[in-house]
Amino acid sequence: MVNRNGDVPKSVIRRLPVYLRTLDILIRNEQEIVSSRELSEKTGFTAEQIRKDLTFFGAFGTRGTGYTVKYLRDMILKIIGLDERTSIVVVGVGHLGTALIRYNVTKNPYVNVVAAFDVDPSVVDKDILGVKVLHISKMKEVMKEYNIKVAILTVNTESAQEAVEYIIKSGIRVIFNFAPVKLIVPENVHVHNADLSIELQSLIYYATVEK
Amino acid sequence: MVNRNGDVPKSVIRRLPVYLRTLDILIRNEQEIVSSRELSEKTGFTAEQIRKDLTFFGAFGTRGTGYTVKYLRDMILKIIGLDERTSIVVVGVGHLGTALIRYNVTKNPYVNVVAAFDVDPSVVDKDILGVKVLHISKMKEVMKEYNIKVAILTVNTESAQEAVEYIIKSGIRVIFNFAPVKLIVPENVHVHNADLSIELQSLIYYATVEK
DNA sequence: TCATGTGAAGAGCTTCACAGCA
DNA sequence: TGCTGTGAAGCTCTTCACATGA
Repeated sequence: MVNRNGDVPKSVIRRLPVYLRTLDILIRNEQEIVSSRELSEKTGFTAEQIRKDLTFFGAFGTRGTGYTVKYLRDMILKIIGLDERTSIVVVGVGHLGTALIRYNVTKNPYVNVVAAFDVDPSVVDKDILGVKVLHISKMKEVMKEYNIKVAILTVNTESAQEAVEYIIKSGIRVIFNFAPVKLIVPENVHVHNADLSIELQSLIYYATVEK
Repeated sequence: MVNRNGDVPKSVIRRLPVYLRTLDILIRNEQEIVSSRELSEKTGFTAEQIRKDLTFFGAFGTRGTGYTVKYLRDMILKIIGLDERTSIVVVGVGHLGTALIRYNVTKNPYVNVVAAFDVDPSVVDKDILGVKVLHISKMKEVMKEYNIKVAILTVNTESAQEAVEYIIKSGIRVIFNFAPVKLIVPENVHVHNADLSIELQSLIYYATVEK
């Protein structure tokens, strides 16, 4: 029922969690059916785009009626690969790393930070909202215990490549990188860069140019 | 010499700060000339793409030779609209806001955080690496004193729309939004969303699917 | 000769228009 | 009738291939 072969546009994958969040709000409001038009109003994407996005994975709706909210939510969870115990780790427990741990622990219902890593003795063994900070050499052990899907990388520029080696050795294949460098990784490792200075600088352009 | 009319792809604007950072590193190493091929190796974008990106704004290179590093850096600064005194503010001084202030103050050479805003009396009047936290009602005053280009929004979901009203009233037209909501803004206001839970959830997909 | 600058072709994604079905 | 599902058209951005000029 859920088709997951490779020819899905990246932009579709980026929109799925937005649909998921909207559906969760509808579930909380006990709404049972939703149309692509209503999802469009709530997410800002066009109704056609939402319908087309979903058909990459199957036909989940009922013509003339719409989509069953809970069913569609469950299908999207399956497509993304989320379940109650989706585990990640944070590597680098400075200000940004700490803030992301707190942010994620409180705001992200589907993804659990199971551990954080650093090399600095002054943060190792600390506890951040129940997340233990361990020395980076213990990453492989933790990886064995949990099935870690993603590593969030928030170390400084100088340590980034070295930290990546630890991450890859421990078997993690997806990295959410906040360090302002181009990481060198094997072909089968997926890096997503969130370079905040870069994004901020590119925004300055829109502050200066008329829309 | 620098053309800045509207038909420039968004993706080009996102790459310009990456070129900028690379050029700054070359300047530090006292390299005077750089080819699109070398920029390609350092940034990960193709040489053709880099050349095409630059020609949206003019012809900055010399055939057979390459680009003069300092000249190209200055042209990109002009294109983006960056100068020594490009000013921004941070709205919402929780963990994430505080981390972003520290991160930006230390890591972003072109953009200065001139003030932060909150409503919580326990953070108002604090000082974060020289950035003063003010009550949100004072935003308009600060806007008069400095020419604020961008507001980084790091308040919680519930306060986000209200904070946006303050931001827009004070005349700021570009918002870098970290709150997980679709902000409602007038047409001439540019919102860039950095929704970390959403990005993290979409990454889970790549952890589960084979590349 | 070598690297830039650029029309044309191609790929990827979105929008349109309507067929299909409850 | 109403809303989903979907080929086709359209648009945006990237890659190609080569003309241009130091």
